Amino acid sequence: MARANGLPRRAVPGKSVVAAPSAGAAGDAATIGPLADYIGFHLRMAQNASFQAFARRVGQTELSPGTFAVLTLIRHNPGISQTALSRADGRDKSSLTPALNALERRGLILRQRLPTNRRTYALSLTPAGERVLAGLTRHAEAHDRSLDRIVGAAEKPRLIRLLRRIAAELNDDVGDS
Amino acid sequence: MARANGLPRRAVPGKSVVAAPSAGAAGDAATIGPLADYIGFHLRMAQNASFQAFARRVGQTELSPGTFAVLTLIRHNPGISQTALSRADGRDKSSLTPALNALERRGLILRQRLPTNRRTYALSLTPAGERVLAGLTRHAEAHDRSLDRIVGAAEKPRLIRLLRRIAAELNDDVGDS
DNA sequence: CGATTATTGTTGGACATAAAACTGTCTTTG
DNA sequence: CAAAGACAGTTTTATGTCCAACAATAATCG
Repeated sequence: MARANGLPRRAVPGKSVVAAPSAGAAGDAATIGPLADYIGFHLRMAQNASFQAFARRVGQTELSPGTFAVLTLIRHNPGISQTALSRADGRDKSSLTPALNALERRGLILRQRLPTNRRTYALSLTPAGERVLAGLTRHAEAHDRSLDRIVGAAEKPRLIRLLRRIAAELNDDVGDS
Repeated sequence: MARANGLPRRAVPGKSVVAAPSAGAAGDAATIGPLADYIGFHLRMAQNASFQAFARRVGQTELSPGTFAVLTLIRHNPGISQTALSRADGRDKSSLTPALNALERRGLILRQRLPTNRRTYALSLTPAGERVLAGLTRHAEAHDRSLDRIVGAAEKPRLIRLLRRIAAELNDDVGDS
C-alpha cells in the first residue's frame, strides 16, 4: 500500500464541507465525518497500519506476517490440530491449509498423522522452524516495541484488555445465534 | 514483552487462555503463549471479530461492510477524488476501483469528470445512494453501540484515541523512512 | 454390528486487497 | 513550445480470506 502521509490527522468530527471541485484531489485530507466516532472504523485503520508496518519490517524474508502467529502457536501447543490452530489464530481452517502447505514444503513444520486418530494432523516445529521463528520473533518484538512506544506503557494493558474483550464478546454472539 | 526466542513459558502476565499442558489437539483451547503480549495480535483478532459481526448484521443486503465507510466518506466530502478517498479509507486506490464500479453500476454514486482536470473523478452520492447510506448507517450505529457496550462509555474515547494514534504514527513511518 | 451423525482437513468458488505496470492527462522546465 | 516528470485511475497479477461442498475417518446409537 505504500502511501505516505495522509491519515486524517486534523480531521475533526462533525461536518465540514468542501465545496471546491478539486476538494479531495491531491493534498487535502478528507474529513472522516461521523466515522470518527465508530470504534470499528478505527480498529480497521489501526490493524491495517500495524499489519503493513510489520510486513515492511520482515519484508526481506519470504515470510508473511501471518506466519509469525502460526509458528508461535504451534511452538507453544505442540501436537495441535489444524482446526484448533485455526480457532486460536482466528482464521478459517481452509485459510490455513495453503499456509501450512508452504511451511511444510519449506521444512519448518511437521504434520504427523496420529495412529489414534487418522483424521487429524499433529503439528510441530522442526529445528529449522524453531530457528526461523526465533528470527521472526525478533522482528515481532521490535514491531511491538514501537507499538508500545505509541501507546504508552501505562495504557498497554488496558488496550489489550479491551481488544480482547471485543474479540471474545463479538465471537460469543456468533455462537449464540 | 518479549521473551526472546522463547523457551517454554506458559504463564503470561494477565491471562492466558487455558494452560492445558501439551497437546492442543481437538477440543482443547490452545494457549496463545507470548502472543498474549502483542498488541498487533489482539488488534487483528478484534478487528476481525468486529468485521465479521458487522457483516453478519448487514448480511441480507448485498452491501459489504467496507461499503459503509466509502459511502460515508463520499457523503461528507462531496467532490472527493478516488485517490483522496483511498487515503482517507486506508485502502489502496486500486482496491477502490472495483468497489466504486459496483456502486456506480447500482446507481448509488456519481463519477463526474471535471472540465478543469480530466484525470480525476469527482465522487458524490445519488439520492439513491443517500437512502442506502441511511439504511446502512442504522446498522453501523447498532453495531457500534454493541461495541460501546463491550468497551464501556468511559473507555471509548481513550480507545479511539489510541487506535488513531497507532494508525497515524505507523503510517507516518512510511513517509519518513 | 450397521447406519447415521460428527469431525478433520481439502478443494472450488467468490471476493477483497495490494503492488506494479500501464494509459491518459496535467505541470514543470529548459 | 517540447520534453520530462508528476499525477489519477485502471488493469494485471498474486495473495489471502471466507464459505460451502466434499472425502475420509471416527463416534454414536438403534
